[in-house]
Amino acid sequence: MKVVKELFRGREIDLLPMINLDDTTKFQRIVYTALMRIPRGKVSTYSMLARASGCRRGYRTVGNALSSNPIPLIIPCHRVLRSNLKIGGFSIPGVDEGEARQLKRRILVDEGVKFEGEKVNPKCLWKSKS
DNA sequence: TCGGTGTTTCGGA
DNA sequence: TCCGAAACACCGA
Repeated sequence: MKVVKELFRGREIDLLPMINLDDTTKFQRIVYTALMRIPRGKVSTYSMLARASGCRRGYRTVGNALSSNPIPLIIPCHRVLRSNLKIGGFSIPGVDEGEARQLKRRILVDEGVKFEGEKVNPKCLWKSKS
C-alpha cells in the first residue's frame, strides 16, 4: 500500500516490466499497454481502450480485463470511466466497493482530474489520437 | 459448455 | 429521442 501511495503522489511508474504478463492474454496486454500510455491527470473510457485495442466492440472484454487486472491501481484501471464520463464500477479485492469508488475518485482528483459531481471534466479525457 | 462481466453501439419505433 | 437487443474476448463454475 505504501507503494500505491507513492505512485499517486506523483512518481512515475516503472513497474510495468515487473508485471507478469504471462498470465494475461494478448488482448489484456494491449489494454494494459494502452492504459499505461495515459498520462497523469487524464482519463479514458472503455470504448476508447477497445478502439485502441483494435476491437471496437471489445469494451466488455476491456472491462473484464480491468476487473481482473494483475495489479489493481498500479495498472491505472481507475483512469477508465464509462463513456458518459461517470465513474462506473470499480472494485478492489479486499476493499469495500464504496470505499474503492471513493478511493478511485480521490486518486483521480489527486492526479489533477477535475470532477463535476459524479462526472469528470471532459477536458481530462485522454485521446489516443492526438 | 454456458452464462456473466466495472459496457457500448446500433437499428427500429 | 428512447428503448431493446446484440456484440467482440475472456473467466469461472
